[in-house]
Amino acid sequence: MKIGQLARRSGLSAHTIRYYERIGLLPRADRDGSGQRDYDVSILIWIEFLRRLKTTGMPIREMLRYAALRERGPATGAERRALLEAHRETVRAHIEELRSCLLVLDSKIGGYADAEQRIEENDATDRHHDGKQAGTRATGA
Amino acid sequence: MKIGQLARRSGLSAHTIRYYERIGLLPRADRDGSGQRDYDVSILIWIEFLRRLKTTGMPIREMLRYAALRERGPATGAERRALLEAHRETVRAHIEELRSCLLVLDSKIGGYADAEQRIEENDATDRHHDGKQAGTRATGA
DNA sequence: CCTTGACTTCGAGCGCGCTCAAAGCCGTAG
DNA sequence: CTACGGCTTTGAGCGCGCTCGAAGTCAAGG
Repeated sequence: MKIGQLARRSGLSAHTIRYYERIGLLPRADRDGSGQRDYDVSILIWIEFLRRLKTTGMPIREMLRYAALRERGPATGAERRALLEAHRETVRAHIEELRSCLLVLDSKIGGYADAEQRIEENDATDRHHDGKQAGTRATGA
Repeated sequence: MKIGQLARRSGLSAHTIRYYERIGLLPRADRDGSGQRDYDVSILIWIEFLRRLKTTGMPIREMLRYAALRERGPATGAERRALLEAHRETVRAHIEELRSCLLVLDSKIGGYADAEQRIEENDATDRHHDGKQAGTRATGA
């Protein structure tokens, strides 16, 4: 598989694939007769895994540590595992943080919903007996 | 409250506070006699909210939209609400994505754990009857 | 009076993660 | 033969979100 096809299949751009190879995230690709990269499909699995590390917020610097261990072979298993376990904890913590922010977001949205509710009620009142403008203020932010 | 104290209480640096003001995330602060910023404690609530938006991945560009609506007063409530609701959905989606990545991470870690298990068993075997080196390979990544 | 230290503005610089442009080579189709 | 698209390398540039440094002002304390 040439780089263009890998780009299409992996969702990375060819530019990014070369960049990842340059910095060591992807192993140096085999070349065909004329020096062009020729990939084995198995690289897709690795790219997919990188994508997950990235999605979960792992900085490239740390992915590089993992990639380097991987290059060094099976003997580095324990180290890789430790790295992933540490990362897993940070991801868990991050999820918890997001969930807590979601609650705040919910209550904030609830506040706006209440305000709109009060406005509607006011409108209804207005229609019945010529009302004054409401002192409906949002909750501060 | 002067900027230094606000920095300590908000967790932002004074540099960042000025930067936020410059770009419009924070309202232009009142000044004391000699032109120094003088904050009301209520600003802390707004900063905290900004922090949550940021934590949940909202780009500054969008926080600015929200901040601008806020400056324009209560009439913009519906718009602000819509903005937050949209954001809430992206946060929810992001959490789900992270959770799915966590599963992959778990299984990956499980793979390494298995490998280590096999190695230990092998060692045990070796101690009993002078063993050959194991062909224990990790699962491909 | 002088020092200290916190403040002011402005603009430059940084770390991250790409992203792209330039200039050139290669192989195939028309 | 020529044109085309896709590949190669190298190095520069970009968008984001700060972060910092320089040069100056001001208020309080010794």
